Amino acid sequence: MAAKVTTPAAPTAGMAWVEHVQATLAAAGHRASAPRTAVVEVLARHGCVLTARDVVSELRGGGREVGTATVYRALELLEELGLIQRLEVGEGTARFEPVHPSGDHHHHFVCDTCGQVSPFEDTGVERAIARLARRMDHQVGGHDIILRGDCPACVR
Amino acid sequence: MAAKVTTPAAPTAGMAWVEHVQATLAAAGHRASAPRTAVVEVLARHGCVLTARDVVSELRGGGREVGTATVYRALELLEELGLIQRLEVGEGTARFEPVHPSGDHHHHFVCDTCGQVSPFEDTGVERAIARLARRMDHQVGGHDIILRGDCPACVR
DNA sequence: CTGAGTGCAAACAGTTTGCATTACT
DNA sequence: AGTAATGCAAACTGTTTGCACTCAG
Repeated sequence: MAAKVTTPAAPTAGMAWVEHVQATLAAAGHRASAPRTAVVEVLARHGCVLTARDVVSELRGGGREVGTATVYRALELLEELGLIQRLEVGEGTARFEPVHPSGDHHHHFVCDTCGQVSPFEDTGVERAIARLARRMDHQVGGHDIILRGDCPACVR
Repeated sequence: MAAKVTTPAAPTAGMAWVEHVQATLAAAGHRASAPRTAVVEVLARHGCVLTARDVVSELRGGGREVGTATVYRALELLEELGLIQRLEVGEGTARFEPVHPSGDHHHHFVCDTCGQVSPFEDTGVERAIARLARRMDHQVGGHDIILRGDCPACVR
């Protein structure tokens, strides 16, 4: 079986990623401020396709005081360092998720009806893309795949 | 060879699409107003990933008077009718391109450096996605693939 | 102690909406 | 004639920026 729906947010993987982020930030000469650290923790906890708004409201809900700008700046920095990935799913709002140093990654299914985003992975598609990339005249560094349709709950 | 960069905007294909659009609009009881028709013609002429702004400025450049709102409303309608496809390439601005009734479609390469978007098609990846779709519990209706990296001009 | 990082508020860009006017059918 | 569609301008949403203040190193 090559296709499976990934289990969301395995806690240990999240932790490893947090440490990886801390190390990378420090190595690049960035400070481990409280708000920035909090943003990283939220991303690690959820693991998949959070919006900036999601992060802000999660932090505010947890009693923390964070400015919107700070969250955006943290996300921008993390993306520049290749620690998170930005992705647009089609409704104009950017979403963010951790990038794991192992290279492990997944893609997303978006329900046309309810808008829910679910992650999946598939080695067949990955292989096809690798083959394609080898043959292109462009130098391919990464790829996003979005499947659209109806999720199990919305088909009936 | 399964991969090729699609030739942009073959004029005849564009014409067939315009007629298809006119017919579909009429069948759905929509009027062929001058501005709406002009929008359709611009989309047909360019064929790939136009922003709303592109459409507006192209029309204004051609001496036509069009309101921004009108262009957005036209695009919205065309998308609802499945005549065009909206796609986000990662910088927050929506892009639009014709959907051909034949089912023929392509995907996009985005240059991380210059931002240029180039279309490509690949049967290997299409097949891998079809196989995957058959095995998913979600009902897959469509897919977008975006490759990122550096275009030939930006590698050197 | 010093500058990287924060937070507020104001500025922005893209897109949407209300409403009086225009023009297809 | 009647109503769908337009165009302007104002509203909105997500994101970015300027600037004085704070705190991690």
